[in-house]
Amino acid sequence: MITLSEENYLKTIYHLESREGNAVSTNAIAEKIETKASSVTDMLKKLAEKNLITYIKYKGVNLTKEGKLTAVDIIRKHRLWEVFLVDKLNFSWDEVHDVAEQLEHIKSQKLINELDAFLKFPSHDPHGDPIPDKNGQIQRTAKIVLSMAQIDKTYTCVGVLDSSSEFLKYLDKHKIGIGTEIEVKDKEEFDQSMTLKINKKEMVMSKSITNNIYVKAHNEH
Amino acid sequence: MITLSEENYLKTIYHLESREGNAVSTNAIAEKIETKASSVTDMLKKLAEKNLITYIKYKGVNLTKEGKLTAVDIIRKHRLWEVFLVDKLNFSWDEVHDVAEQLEHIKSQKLINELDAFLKFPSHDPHGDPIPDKNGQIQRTAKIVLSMAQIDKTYTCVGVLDSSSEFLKYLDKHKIGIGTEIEVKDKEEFDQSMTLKINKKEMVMSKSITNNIYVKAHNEH
DNA sequence: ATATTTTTTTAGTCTTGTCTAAATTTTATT
DNA sequence: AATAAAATTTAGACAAGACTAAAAAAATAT
Ligand SMILES: [Mn+2]
Ligand SMILES: [Mn+2]
Ligand SMILES: [Mn+2]
Ligand SMILES: [Mn+2]
Repeated sequence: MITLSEENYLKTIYHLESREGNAVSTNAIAEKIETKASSVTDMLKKLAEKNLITYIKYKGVNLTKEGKLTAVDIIRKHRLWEVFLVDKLNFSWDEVHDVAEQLEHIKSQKLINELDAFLKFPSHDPHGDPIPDKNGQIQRTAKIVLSMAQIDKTYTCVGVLDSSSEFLKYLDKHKIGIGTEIEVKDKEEFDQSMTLKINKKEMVMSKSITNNIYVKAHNEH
Repeated sequence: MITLSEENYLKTIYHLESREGNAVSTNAIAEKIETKASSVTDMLKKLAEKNLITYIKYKGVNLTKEGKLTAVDIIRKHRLWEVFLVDKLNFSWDEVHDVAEQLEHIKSQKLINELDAFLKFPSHDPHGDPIPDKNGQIQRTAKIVLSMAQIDKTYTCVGVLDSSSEFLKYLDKHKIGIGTEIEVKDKEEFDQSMTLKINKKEMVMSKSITNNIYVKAHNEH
């Protein structure tokens, strides 16, 4: 049996590993989980003992195949519950994360598969993140951060990198969400701030914002 | 903060208290929770410390007003989740309990109130048990166990006392559920077994079964 | 009223997951 | 290459929640 705490470690390691590429450090995990490095070391020994990670002292960790499958399954549950909360229970996208953190640990294969069907097999969660399928396959779509976009091209918002409540509320305030069209009018060399046309109005965004919005270029024809 | 384990104790004490009336014994709790009496004693001290129960050594426990409110809130969540699982996710009434045992501990006021609305404010769970409202009020309906029913009268099944998977499957097998009409044809003095007309067919039920079915008499006119 | 049985509590131990402080290893700097 | 700094691990402690074995209290039987 895998515990709630172990599940949280696996999920965190998965996210860090897919961002960094190489082995994940003790401190990086500690920071994400908001715990002390020594607690992380203790847990890493347990996860290695259960063959969920490969752990070399002082060298960091990587998920094993089994660890990865477990992590992806938790992420699948997290994202499906987020869809449920937004689509069926009138939650806004900045309210779902904390509840999904709890719901992702409910253990029932039937529950999650029926939920998936009930929601009509959604491909993405409310933040634009892809939902792994029953077998752990993740369908990745091409996307770039808005800060990398080119002047005079038009894009569609397909997701967010920062999905903190504060950032999402900023987007709400400016009526920006998944599917919103964004036309790049200008980019300031000095601070990389961008002038954008959104909802027929022009606005300026600093780099700390454009860095956290994922967009997809419109198909040329 | 109240822990998952504490919630389970409160819920158990509530059920025992409402069945027995008087103070609840350590052993009774231990048996329900499937733990040892010594573990129960430990927990009772903690709950008393938090003013959720009144506990007198060797004399058993009772819930305080606050303890009762907490217990009822957990029962509300449990039963609402059971309705969700049956009505929306194609669970049958013998499959829902274990999952609801997990879901009842999810902490989010908004979640449970929205779920309630999404389900159209159901009054009873799939086993015929009443769902407490937002304020902890429980609407109790008059009902008797089938074994107490009178010959030649007609009743409607409104609930079950034993909601174990085994018993519910027995009922399914004979196409008996909430709302099923039951006409009492005869009652054997010797073993109290009853001859009933259900779904246009006659059948005999032993007392151990009729003791676990709740019915309501049809209104005479 | 005494003795026996049952119930409940206490004492001491264990596991999980966390912490602080100290020791060790690795990495960066001179 | 030696030293300083940063990262990581180890050692020892603690709280929650459970357990076993023993002691104490309450209930029952003689
Ligand atoms: Mn989330
Ligand atoms: Mn998300
Ligand atoms: Mn139930
Ligand atoms: Mn029920």
